Parts: sequence; structure tokens; C-alpha cells
Amino acid sequence: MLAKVRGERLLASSIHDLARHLNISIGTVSRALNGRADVNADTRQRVLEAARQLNYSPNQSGRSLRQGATRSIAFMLQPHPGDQQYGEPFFIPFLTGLQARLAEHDLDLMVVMGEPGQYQQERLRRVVETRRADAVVLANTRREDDRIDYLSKAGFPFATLGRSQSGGDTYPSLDIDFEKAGSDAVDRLVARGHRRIAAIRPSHDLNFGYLFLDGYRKALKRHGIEVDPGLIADGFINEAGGYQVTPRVMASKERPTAIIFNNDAMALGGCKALAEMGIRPGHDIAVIVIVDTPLCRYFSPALTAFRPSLEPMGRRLAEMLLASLPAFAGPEGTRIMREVWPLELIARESD
Amino acid sequence: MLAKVRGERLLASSIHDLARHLNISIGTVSRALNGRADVNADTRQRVLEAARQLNYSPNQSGRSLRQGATRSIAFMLQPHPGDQQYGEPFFIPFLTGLQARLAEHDLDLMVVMGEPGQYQQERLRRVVETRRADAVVLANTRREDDRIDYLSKAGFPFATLGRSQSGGDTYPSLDIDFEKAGSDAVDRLVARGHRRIAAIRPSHDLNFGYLFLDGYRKALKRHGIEVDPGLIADGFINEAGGYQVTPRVMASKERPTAIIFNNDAMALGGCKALAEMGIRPGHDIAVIVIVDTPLCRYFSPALTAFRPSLEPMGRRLAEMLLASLPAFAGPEGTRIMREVWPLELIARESD
DNA sequence: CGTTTTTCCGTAAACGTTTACGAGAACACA
DNA sequence: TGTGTTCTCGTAAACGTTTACGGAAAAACG
Repeated sequence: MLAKVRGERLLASSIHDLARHLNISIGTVSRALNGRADVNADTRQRVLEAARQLNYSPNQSGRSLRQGATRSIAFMLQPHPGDQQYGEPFFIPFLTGLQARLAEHDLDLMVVMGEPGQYQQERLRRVVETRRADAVVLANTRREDDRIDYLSKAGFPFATLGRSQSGGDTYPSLDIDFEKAGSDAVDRLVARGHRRIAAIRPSHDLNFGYLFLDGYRKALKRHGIEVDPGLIADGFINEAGGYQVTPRVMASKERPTAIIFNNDAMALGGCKALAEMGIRPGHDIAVIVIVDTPLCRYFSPALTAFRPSLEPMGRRLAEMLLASLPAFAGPEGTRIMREVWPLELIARESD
Repeated sequence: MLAKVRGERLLASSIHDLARHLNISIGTVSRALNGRADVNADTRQRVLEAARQLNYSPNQSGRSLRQGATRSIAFMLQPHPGDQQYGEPFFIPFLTGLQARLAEHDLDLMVVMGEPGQYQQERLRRVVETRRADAVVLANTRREDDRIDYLSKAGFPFATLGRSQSGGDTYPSLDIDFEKAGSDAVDRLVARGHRRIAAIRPSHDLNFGYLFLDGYRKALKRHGIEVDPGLIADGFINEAGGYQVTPRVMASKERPTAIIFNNDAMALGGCKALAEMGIRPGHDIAVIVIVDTPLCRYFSPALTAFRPSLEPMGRRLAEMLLASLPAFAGPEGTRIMREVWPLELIARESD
């Protein structure tokens, strides 16, 4: 249907039009446009000139078919159960960085979200099997992630935001250092005199929850503080989850004087619960949030939090993915399979 | 490079493999898979069965080339000057709805963002001319939008989130009723006894700013209140903009007792400025925000705001776009070119 | 001037589909 | 039995590229 309009010259013309117009074969035109060496400097000029005049750009479907590459990357956003918002404020900056770097290589970004709460194997398979993308970027990585297993077995290139236990070190991944954040948070609180420190993290198989807890535990031990299971709780990764689970740790026989939340939405819910108990963060209890979002800043009291550099992370993961693709790989040795990025402490009023 | 692995049977096979395996021509296989009538029921069964076994799905590039349609829609996000965040909390829910409805039709979503502050004509042209998408959804519509002009002239299908003065009623568009929101906000404030009401909106050519101001003005006139230009101000559409411009309206000879902000980030900046002047929203001044985001809810005091139904809007715009595409059009008469959606008032503490 | 090399270009196949066309077989009908 | 219909399928072209191959012309070389 689109071809019909072709004659109007506003729409792109095909390489045949160009060749006809120049009295030249399409092969030569193609070689000229693609910078091949075996074409006369003169004719190359004429071709480029004509391409500009006729407003020609190569049809991507034709290219994809011939080259076996679509020049597009799929970004898969799999909502955690309970999270209706895809980690809303988290992903836009990351996506911005990712797509910016991809765009520099003329790669397009396809975004695949799932129905909340539903796993995306089907959508993923479709992308892979119909060859809609050349590679996949996985977000919301789980501890055991069947998407990773599938892609590994299929030999389909991919990279992940967040580590997983699946698949080993065979694919590029970029992660936030939740372990260090958990540890740093404990250090900070201990330095301020706290010894009863609670930890609240998302339930389900989210890998970062485990990393966080590792750091938390190790730091406590380092400070000679015994880990009290009553001070550790899991909940749904949303406001309701935090609201529901916070009273549980507060009900511990010896009340905690500080809480570390491993998710911003859970922290907000937790603070609501605290407020209802008449406990004021920043006064009666110290609160630290592990991943900062704009909400933490504007909440009252403003929440002390650890912040990742999301946009640079997006750029970086794009680079790592590209470096792992044969078609883009630079010098062989430069392939980096794993990076763990630190978080920056943003001290505010809640601790 | 991908083809190399084909033999391993984990990767998709081609229609030729299927035909060979069944001792049948590829034409028949294709017709069987596509539900054409002229194929024996038996053979269709065998084909479908084999397709399942061999894990066959059609290569999208091949399809696109043959059919002249890519089955993907591009979503263009053009940041407003001054907005580094692409209206961050605004777009994820919209995108969620959009992509959900598109996915139901097996359409993929390609997201194209621009460098902040840079217009995207180039990126848009590339998508259109290389035929990477079958249609485009435009966001961040401007009052005069050259993207709309371009797409109209090129005869390329598109739809917009937000109205524009460009292009007339020739394309599907879905808009938030900023005019009514501006008017409703004034009504509410007047009913609560206010008569000196300020309006702060983004500068630049953003259409919704004009609509909002129209509603604001009309409502004032309806209540017999003279419009005071000193109470209207434009600023950059970010926190700094609100911070910078709010003192200006507060410096008016007769101080306003209420402010309507046409953007959440500007409202937050404005509240900061107010706080520094010792003026408390909800006590000393009434504040209403025109587009609600999660930030408004958690801010202290919680900001009264008008909220759009972003996810349903995304779904709806997808429907409208599809209905306008020949390949998807239902009955001719059902093409809806323009819809304006109301906002819901979320009364909180700031007014 | 003859031979070899280089430069440049045209030809045609290939990527994986869909689909217009036509033909053989089976069937119906007179 | 002859004719017309209906089912079913194979053939081949087409979508727009890129690229392997070979060959003609030009240049280089002896």
C-alpha cells in the first residue's frame, strides 16, 4: 500500500530508481553507497548526489533480509509480581542512556513489556524466533531466570541489567552493587550509634534482594552485631508490601532503631505504617532507602538513599552488548562480561 | 551469522525446511499457515503440526519485505527544552497501555528518543524513509509541530498524544482536556473564596500551555474576575523553572492567594520558592497542579492535582491509530480522529 | 607492442516470505 | 461419455537489498 505513493517523490525511492536515473547498475549504486572500494570516485560522487536529490534511503526490510540482521535491539521489561509500574522512575533514565548509545550506531530500540505479573517467555520467544531483533537486553533479572537459560541455549545474543545465577559469565551484564550498598548502609547506621537495624526487601526471586541481604549480614558481622532474623522481612515490591511488612519488624521484642529498605516504593509504604504508629523517620527511627528515586527526595522527611547513575549505566550496557556482537566487536580482547557499579549516598533527613 | 546455527534446531527454521520435511511446496506451507482457504484440511493439520515440531515461525524481515509492512509502530519522545526527563513519570504508564494494545495485534513498539533539547526531525525522517515502522505515534506535541507537517506531506500514517495546530483534523489525536482542567481549577479555587489566582505554565511552544491558559482565562471571566497579566508567568518546564518564576507572581502588587501550576516539576520548584519565602501551601496559599504524578502525592503537603488516566489513554490512542490504518481498519465509519479526555481531580492538602 | 595487473562495473543469485496464476485431479451433472 | 466445477497444489515472480563472480577496459610494465 505504501508503494502506491512512491511516485510522489516525497516517499523514499528504491535503489532501482536511483540506478535507472543514473544509467548505472544497482550493484554499483549499492557499492557506492556502502563505501566499497571498487567504485570510481566520480561515480560515487554522482550516486551520492543523486541519492540526496531523490531522497533515497535503503529500505530496512530489504537490508535486514539480505544481511540477516535487523539493526534493532529489544529491551525486555518484565514487571515483578506486585509491581504495577515497571519500576517506573527507575527505567526511563536507563532507557534514555541505552537508546542514546544505540542510536549512535544506527540501531533501533524495541521495547517489549509484559502484562504485569505474567512472565514473558512467549514474547521473548517471538522476538527471537521471528528474528525481530539482533540482540536482547533483559531487565528485572531474577535470581534464576529462564529467559537467560532460553537465550543461552538458543545462542541468541543478549545482555542483562542485573546479575543472575543463571548462565554463568557468558553474557555481558551490568549490575548495581547492592551488596556494597547494603553494607555501606549498615556501616553508616552503626557509625551513628545504631545496633538494632532492620532490613526489608522484596520477596520473590529477585536477585538484588539477595545481594542486598548479603551485604547487610556481612557488615553486621564485621561490626560484631548478631543477625536477628526477626529484623529481616520480605514483602511485595510495592507500597502495600512495605506497609504490610514494616509493623512486623517493629513488633520485634527489641525494637529496631533503624530500617534499611531495599526498594523505594516499599519504603514509602513503610513510612506510612510508621506514621500510623506515631514513629517519625529522622527522629524516632533512622530510615535508609537503597535505590533512590525522585520520590525519596520530595518525601517528607526527605529520605536518605543510595543512588545509581542510571543513564550512564544504560550507555555502558549498550557498549558492552555491542562489544559482544561479532558485527560490532572491536579488538577481541576488549570484551567485558561483567561490571558492577557503585551507588552514591545521598544523605537527606531520614537517618 | 545467525544462519550458521540453524541446524541446531533450537533456532527457528525456514519455510523451506518445513516444506522439505513435509514433501510439499513452500507455497502450500505458507497458505496453510496463513489460514488460506485453498488448502486441504489434512495437509493444513500436517503443516501446523510440523511447524510446532520444528519450532518454526516466519522470519519477520522476509515478511516485511514481501508485504511492505514491518508490523511495528514507532513512538517518538521529543523532550521539551529544559526537560531532561522526558516527562518521566508521565510516559511509562502511557507507554504501557500503548504497547499492550499493540501487542494484542502482534505489533511491536519501537521507541525513539532524541537528545534532550534537540529536535528529532532527522530521527523521524530516518524511520519513515527506511520504512522501519508502519506508523508513528508522536508525543510532546508542540503548538506548531514540524513533525506533523512532515508526516502529513509524506502521507505517512501517524497519531499524536496532544493536539497541535498543525495539520488540521486529518490524523487521530488524543488529548488531555487542559482547558477544562484550567477552568475547573479556577472554579474550585473561586468556590473556596479565592479571587487572586496565579497561573504558571511552561514557556516554549507547548500546546497544552495555551489550552490551560484559555481555560483559566475563560473561567475567571465567567466569575467576573479580571485577568491580571501580572499573575501569569512562563518558565522552563522543570523544577528550576518553577523556582525561578514563582517569586515573580508573588511579587505582584496584590499578592495571589492561590497558584495553579501547569506542570508537576514546576510546582515542586515553585513550592521550594514559596517555602523560602515562609509561605506554606495549604495554609498561606492554595496550590493546584494540573498534571498529577506520584511526586504530588508524596510531597509534603500532598499536592491537590488533576490526574489523567494514562494507561487507558495509551490503549485508546493505539486503537485510534489502528482504526486509521487501512490494514487494520474496521467498518469505514468508525474512524475517530480526535478525542479529548477529562482529568480527575485528586483533592489533597495543598489547596 | 604484448603481457600482466589494476580499476571499475554489470550480472545474477540470495535472503525468506507471500501470492497470482495455472494446471491436474476429482467430482458433479447432463 | 463429455463438459463444467470445485479442490488442491506447484510454479514462479516479487518485495529491496547486498555481494560473489567474472569480464571489459584501462593502466602498468617489460
